[in-house]
Amino acid sequence: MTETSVSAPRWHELREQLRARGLRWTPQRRLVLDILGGTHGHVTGSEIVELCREKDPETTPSTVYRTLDVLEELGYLCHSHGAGGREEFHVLPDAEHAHLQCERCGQSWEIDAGDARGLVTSLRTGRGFRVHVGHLTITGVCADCASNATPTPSR
Amino acid sequence: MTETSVSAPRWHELREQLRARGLRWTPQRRLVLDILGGTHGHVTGSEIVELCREKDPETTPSTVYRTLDVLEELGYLCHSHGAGGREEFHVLPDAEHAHLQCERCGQSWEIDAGDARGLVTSLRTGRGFRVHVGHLTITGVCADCASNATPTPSR
DNA sequence: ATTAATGCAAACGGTTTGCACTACT
DNA sequence: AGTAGTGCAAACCGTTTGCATTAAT
Repeated sequence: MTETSVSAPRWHELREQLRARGLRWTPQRRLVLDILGGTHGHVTGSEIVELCREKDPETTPSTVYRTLDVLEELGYLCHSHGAGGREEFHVLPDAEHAHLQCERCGQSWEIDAGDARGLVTSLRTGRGFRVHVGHLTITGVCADCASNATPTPSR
Repeated sequence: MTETSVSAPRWHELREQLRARGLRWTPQRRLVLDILGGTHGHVTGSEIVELCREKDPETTPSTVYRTLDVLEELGYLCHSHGAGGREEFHVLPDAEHAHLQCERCGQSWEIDAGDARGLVTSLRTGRGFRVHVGHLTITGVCADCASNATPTPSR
C-alpha cells in the first residue's frame, strides 16, 4: 500500500492505460518510467537518456523520446523549457507545482501552487487567462547566489 | 509599416556605448538594431535572421547571433526561452515586464510587473529569491482559447 | 498473426565556432 | 596600421524521422 518508490505502483496504472489504448508495455518503457520515478525535479530529455544508459547501455535516444511523448500524452509527465532552452520533463505530482530556478547556480526548487496563487487568480479574473501552473518556471537569483554576489555571467 | 521606429534615437546611445568599449559600429549591427526596433514583443533568433534577410538578403546568421550577444551584454536586450524551447529576444523596455503566452494559439502578451508583484515579493521575503521579472514567461490558456474550447494539442 | 515499438542511421533546425578576409577606427 | 567584425562552411547538440526488424498482444 505504502509506496517507497513512486514508480512501482504506477506501473499497474500505466500498463492498463496503455492496454486501454492498444499500446504496449515494453522493457524500454518500463526503464524510462523507472528512471523518472527516481527523479525529483526537472530532467532534460538528454539527461533521461543518459540515466537510462547507466542502467541499460543499449538505450536508444529515439525510443526514450518516443516514450516520453507517450507518457506525456497519457498525462504522466509534462514538459517545459528550461534556462538552456532544453526540454525539461517532470513527473506530474499530486498537486501541480511551479518551479523556481536560479540563473546563477542553476539549482531549482519546486514551489507549491499557493505561492503563485495571487498571480494565478489575478490573471484569471483580470484577463481570463488560465495559468498552467505546472508549466511555470520562474527564474531569478537565489538567496545564496545573491549574497555571494558573484558577477553575473554574460550568458 | 510606418518607420517611426524606436531604434533611430537609440543608435546614438549605442554607437557611444560601443565606442566606449572599443567596439565598432557596422551596417550589420545597425540592421539588427533596426529590425529589433520594429518588433513589439518576443522574437526568436531565427526570426530576427529572417527579418534581417528581408531587408538585406546577404545577412548571415552568425553575424546576427553575435550581434545579439553584444546587444545583450550592453543591456539593450534580454533573452528568455519560449514555448518551442527557442531563444526569444526582446528589446528591454523602460519597465521590465513579464510575458503571458497561450499554449493553444501561441499568442503572447506583456504584463506589467505589477501583476506579478505579489509573487515577486512573497518569493523575495519568503526565500530570498529575487525573481528576474523580464525573464518570466507564464504559459497557460488565454480567454479566447478557453472559450473556444478546442481540444488540447498533444504537444 | 497482427501491428506497435524498437534500433539504427541519417536528417533536422537553431545556434555556435574556426578561420581567412574585410573594413571600422 | 591595427584589430574588431564579417562571411563562409563546417561543427554541434538535442531532438526527430524513415524504415526494416523485433516482439508484445
